Amino acid sequence: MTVRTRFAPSPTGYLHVGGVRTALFAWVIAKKNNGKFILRIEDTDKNREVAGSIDHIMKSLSWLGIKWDEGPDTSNYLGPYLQSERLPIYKTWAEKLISKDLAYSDPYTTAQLDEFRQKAITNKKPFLFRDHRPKNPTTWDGSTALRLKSAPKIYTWHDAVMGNMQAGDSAIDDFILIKSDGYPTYNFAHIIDDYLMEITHVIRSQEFISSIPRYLNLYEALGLAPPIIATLPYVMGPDGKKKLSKRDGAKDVLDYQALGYLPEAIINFLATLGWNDGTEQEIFSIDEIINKFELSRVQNSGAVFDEKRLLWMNGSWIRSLDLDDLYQRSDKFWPESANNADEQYKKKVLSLVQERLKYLAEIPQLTNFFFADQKVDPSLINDNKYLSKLEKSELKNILSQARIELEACDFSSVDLTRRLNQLLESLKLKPAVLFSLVRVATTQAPASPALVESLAVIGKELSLKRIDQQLSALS
RNA sequence: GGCCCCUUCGUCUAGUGGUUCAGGAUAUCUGGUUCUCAUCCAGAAGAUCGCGGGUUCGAAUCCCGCAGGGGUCACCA
Repeated sequence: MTVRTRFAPSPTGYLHVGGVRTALFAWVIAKKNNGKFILRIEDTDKNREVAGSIDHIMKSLSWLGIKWDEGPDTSNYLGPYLQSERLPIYKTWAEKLISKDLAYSDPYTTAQLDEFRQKAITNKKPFLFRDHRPKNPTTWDGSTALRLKSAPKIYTWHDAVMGNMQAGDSAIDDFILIKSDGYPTYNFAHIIDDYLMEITHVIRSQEFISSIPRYLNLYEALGLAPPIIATLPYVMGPDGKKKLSKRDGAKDVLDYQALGYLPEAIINFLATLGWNDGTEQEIFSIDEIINKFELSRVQNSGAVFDEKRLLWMNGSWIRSLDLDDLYQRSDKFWPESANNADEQYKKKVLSLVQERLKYLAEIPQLTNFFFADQKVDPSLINDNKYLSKLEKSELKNILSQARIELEACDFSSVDLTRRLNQLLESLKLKPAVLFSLVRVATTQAPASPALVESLAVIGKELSLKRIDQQLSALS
């Protein structure tokens, strides 16, 4: 049997990392088993729907390389994949239940329901609709909610992540199948869809765990065999107690794209948030994850989303890229000053900052001085612990000597190193003094790659020009 | 309140009765790599394995109880 998994978001906004991890694990299971991954949109709540969400969700998944084999934009193998386009299907299945006397029309108003609920809370009892099940319900005409006539019992089941589970019969109730607006509830629609779309593994997050007995009850009523169930623990917010939410500042996945995070890093990070292969490996390629992933090795407890760890992992992935690849990915991140620079030059710059990058949006601040005219910044000397101790005249003298030496230099790394070292000896200077001074003069930046490499890239003409500017500023 | 889930360094985790008075990673700190930033390397600090009983020669690992945290009890998913 072909393994088929699905990710079924509701289009209520952007996708954040917590949601993406659920999609990732479902996708990985499908890929691992040469199966299919289905994207289904659960748009059964018109009130919560946010325009543009579907497109945004698809963009997010696409960027990460989580490709769906079937979805709203593919041919309709077992679609449509938008629940709002499947209303007749749900109605047909609802009628099957009605004909078996397993569903009935809900006669109560919301005010009455609230009253029942309030009473249950006051009595410190769980609210169970079935305690109020009407004796002679009217024929359902679609204008009221349709409820399942549940069969309460104790359920035990196996969860591919959590293991063996059990729940008491108070977990079973007459939940709503079709709302009075004609749309199905999630509880009903997803079961029908998972069956019709031949889903073999239902992978979703923890908040559904207490609903599972109700789903099992519905499967029985429908005469369907339940799929393999896998419940993922939460991705936690910073406090480590509650699941990560947009309120905690959980970013849109596409925000990470804009900051220059690599999809490989996001996936690596998310996969190892709650999963590991039992070895001490931390960095996994997407293929390795697909090969090694096991639901049974997924953690049962929630894991805090730690941006710092993600940052480290992203830097690690950036460092592992070869230069051409990094160059391609950097395309949209260059500072304006680099607009006229050629590819060759930009690649040289990139090779110098590669190991310094944690995310690609840092490129402008790290590379601007390679491209733009720099103004002399006196604080760079005044705040430097070596240079601030020297008189201006001394600095000027040292820099003038350096200028003479660089004037004669061919600006190859070898010649730069040789001449700067000679100068250290002849002037009896510490590297901390000479190198700092030349670095400050030629970059006018608080930090830069190593001096010799930087000079070699900046070039003779520009380096000398900047030294001259520094010299006149010291006068 | 009922039902259910969870609990190892700050964080992600290894660990399924004995070679673990708990290993790795990250974060932090220190030192080194001719200057800065970063990388890299070396090192430090950091978890009485939620608590209390029990079983056992021996428990983070098995059993019981408790506590803390979380979920759910919607015409939301």
